[in-house]
Amino acid sequence: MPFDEAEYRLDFFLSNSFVRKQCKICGEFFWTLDAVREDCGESPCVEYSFLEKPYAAVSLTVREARQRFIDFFVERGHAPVKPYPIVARWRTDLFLTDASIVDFQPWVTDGIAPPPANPLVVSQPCARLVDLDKIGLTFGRHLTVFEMGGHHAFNYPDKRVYWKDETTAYCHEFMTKVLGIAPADLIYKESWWSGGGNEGPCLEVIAGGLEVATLVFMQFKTLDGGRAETPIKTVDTGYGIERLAWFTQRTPSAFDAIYGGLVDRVMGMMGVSRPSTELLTRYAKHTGLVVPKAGVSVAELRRRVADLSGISMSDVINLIQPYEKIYSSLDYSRAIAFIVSEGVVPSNVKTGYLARLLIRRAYRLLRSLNAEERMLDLLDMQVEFWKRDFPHLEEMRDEMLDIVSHEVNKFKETLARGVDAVSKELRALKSSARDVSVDRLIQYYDDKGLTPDVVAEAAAKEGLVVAVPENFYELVAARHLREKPAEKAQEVKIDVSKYPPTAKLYYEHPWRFSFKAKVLGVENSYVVLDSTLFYPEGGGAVGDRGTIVFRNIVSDVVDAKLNGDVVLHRVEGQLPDVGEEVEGFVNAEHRLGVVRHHTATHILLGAVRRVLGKHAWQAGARKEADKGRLDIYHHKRITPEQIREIEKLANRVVSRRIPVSIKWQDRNKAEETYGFTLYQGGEVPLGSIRVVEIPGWDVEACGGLHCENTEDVGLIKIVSTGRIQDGVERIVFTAGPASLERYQQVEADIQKVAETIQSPVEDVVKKAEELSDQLKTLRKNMKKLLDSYVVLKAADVRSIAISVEDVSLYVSEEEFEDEEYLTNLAAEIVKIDKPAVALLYAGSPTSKITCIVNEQAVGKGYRAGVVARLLCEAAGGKGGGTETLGRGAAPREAFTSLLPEIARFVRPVQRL
RNA sequence: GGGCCGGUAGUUCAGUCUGGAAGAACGACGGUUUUGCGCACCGUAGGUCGAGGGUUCAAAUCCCUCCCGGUCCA
Repeated sequence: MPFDEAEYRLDFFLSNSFVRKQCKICGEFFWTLDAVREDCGESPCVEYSFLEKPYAAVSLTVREARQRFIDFFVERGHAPVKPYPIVARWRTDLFLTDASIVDFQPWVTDGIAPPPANPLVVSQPCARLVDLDKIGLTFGRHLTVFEMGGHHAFNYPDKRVYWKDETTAYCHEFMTKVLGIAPADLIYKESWWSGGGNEGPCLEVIAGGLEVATLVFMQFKTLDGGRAETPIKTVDTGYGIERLAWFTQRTPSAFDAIYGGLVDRVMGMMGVSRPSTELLTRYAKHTGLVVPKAGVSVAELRRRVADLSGISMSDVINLIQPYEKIYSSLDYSRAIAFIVSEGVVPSNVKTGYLARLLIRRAYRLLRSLNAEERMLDLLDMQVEFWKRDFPHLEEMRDEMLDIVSHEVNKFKETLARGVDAVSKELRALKSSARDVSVDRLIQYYDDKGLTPDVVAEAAAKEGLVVAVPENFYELVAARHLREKPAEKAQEVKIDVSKYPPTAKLYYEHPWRFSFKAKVLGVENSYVVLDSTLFYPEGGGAVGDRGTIVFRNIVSDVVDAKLNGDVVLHRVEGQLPDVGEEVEGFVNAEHRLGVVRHHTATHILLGAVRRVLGKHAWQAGARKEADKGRLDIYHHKRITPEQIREIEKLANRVVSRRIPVSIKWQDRNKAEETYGFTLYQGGEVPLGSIRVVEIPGWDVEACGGLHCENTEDVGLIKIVSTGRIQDGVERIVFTAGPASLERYQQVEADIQKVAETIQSPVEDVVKKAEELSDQLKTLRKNMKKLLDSYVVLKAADVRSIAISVEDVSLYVSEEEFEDEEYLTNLAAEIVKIDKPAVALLYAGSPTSKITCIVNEQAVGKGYRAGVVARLLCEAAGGKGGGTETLGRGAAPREAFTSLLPEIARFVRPVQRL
């Protein structure tokens, strides 16, 4: 990005005697009051000095740092805003909130909706899941979950709040007055920031070697190969709350500053002892030089820090590394507690996969400390520690622990299964090789989830060597890069930009089913009208059906879709002309069916969340006229008891006659009133939200049509549940008349079954069980009988032997065509102490032929497969088989006519 | 959403590539031995080979569709 110097030439700097300098090490430009300074002051250009030198006049805990930050900006006219969830459900482009500005992207930054306040201040918990394995290594400069203090101002073309000078002045005042840092110790480094589709110049605020805040001035939209100025200029600041605590407390690591005595407790729990503060500080100072990035291995970074700090590698590995693991386990457990508490169910998709990744990583880490059983204790400690600041952690404690423990158990099973299978393979491999190939390692990881270290452990037991390449995970990624994803089916794209938005009459008149409208255009088979009562497909609800009438012509409307603001009516039959007046009739029964299933979905979701837990967010939904389906996140299969409970609760809501309220509300107000569970259906890209509320039961942001009262929904019946993905359950249900239809269908089926098995309807279950048992017994008896029959029959067949050369040949035509019978009989026939061949055939007009040759005959060169093949082919059929067993089929007439010259075929192979 | 792997006795799996009589181990049951239990030995039962369709004289095995589970990636 080209840096324009002018972007950073602030009046604030110039009027306060700051000078612009260039770092002699990294070449970056920075502003400082210290005229002799030659470096930018940030690690890795310099090492940390804040650990030993008290730059700040205060010592703050995380809570104090957060409070001072918020208070400072509230005193200066900023409205405090409650933090948003860490799971960014209001966005589709992002799983987790990774910066405070994310709360307001894109609608506020794009001008779709006003901010909740302007200017505002927030301390936002954020999650960043990059470089998880390097977390302990930087002693807490990087955290998986951390709080970003942000004060934001949104400047509109017609309303300026404040911009670069004021932002920098605020920061300078906060750092010097609140924290007591000497003005000359503060450095403002010029940089460029981009993310979330926006970008702009920024200033990194550095003190004592540590970046403590970043001041971003978002003024561009990131485009393909360029950028465009945005009308709204956003002040996006990020103060590292934990870093402020670390910076002011000057503990060796940020973790000591965040958790205080908890670090020692966790160490005690894990049986790790604390290295001397002197050693830690000496090492810590240089961790600032570690810049985690892809392609650099942890081992390599560790070597570098060891070198610089003059601590031997063996001390690093024996003393510091176990201690780092305590840091990592604190970091991971906090992240797990925060993310899972917000209802993320570990799975193999989306956010769920991130949760799984974290839990597995944490489990492996604890395992390396022989403390894998302490996972839940650790999470419990995190809840205890943070619950004052984040009360929902306490509320969700039991659910969270249940979800994690379920996931851990699953992982243990996966590991055990994987190790078992791998050990078996390795044992086989042992004879041919001494080491395990990289390809094999990747394969184990890919389909059994076994990391190389686990494989190495298993291999060591078998005496095999595993060399794990340092770039293992890159090799994995490279393999996946080669796989081409399947092409997606293209939807019909129609350009509607030339049409005005369709007037949508259905919100105003939800129970009117006929209307008059003018045809604005016809695109392929889609008709565009100036106004419509046809509700288009959306939010999982299928579009309306019906007819349009013009010039006495009736054409079917088979679907309605929304394209931008234009409703497209797919018409089958004759199409109207542009400019023509048409009359539209919506199929009321279809519409009402969809509406009932829609309201039923909301009722069911309320019941599901009460029965299964608050983590049971909606993962998707579809509402049709005759059935609905609701996908929800849940870590276990739904039991039949739970289904009955959900049905009971749902139908109680129906029978209570609760009026359904629908109102448009300001986005900020709605979020404030109802919380983020509003967004069950996913993101809502509007400043104003349509809130559908079943008072006391369920509130959701929803654009769909609903019943006026819960009683209108009628009977809600769950038809089936299924698992569509790991961690996602699908509930299929019916509502209203559809439930009756379903019931009648089931009833008819049962009646039919009852008739077929000749049992009264009340006794079908018992009778069916009986029949099944009987069938089993019959099969068994049949087999036994057949077995004894085979012995008798074999003796019978053996009474007539055809002498062929040096074997006895027995030929017989059988009544049963059953293959098993023929095989058993033939085998029984040749069970004699001399070379023998049995040849059986059965069936007409095509006969099945079975030939068995006993071992002694095989010794003389007779081959059952060959006999069967030659015979069958000679008779115009086909056959084949092994040495002892041959099978085939051929027309019976042709086959029997060969029998007189059978000796031609039954001969040792050498003479055929 | 995409890729890969798997589903065979109560359990863990072999057999699938290369089609031709469904196997092993553990567990269960019975017996021998023992005061009794366990161990050991001998024996017995236990299977719609995930479901459906196709190819074939013949399918656990090859092909297609679906269901279920695992796993990696976004």
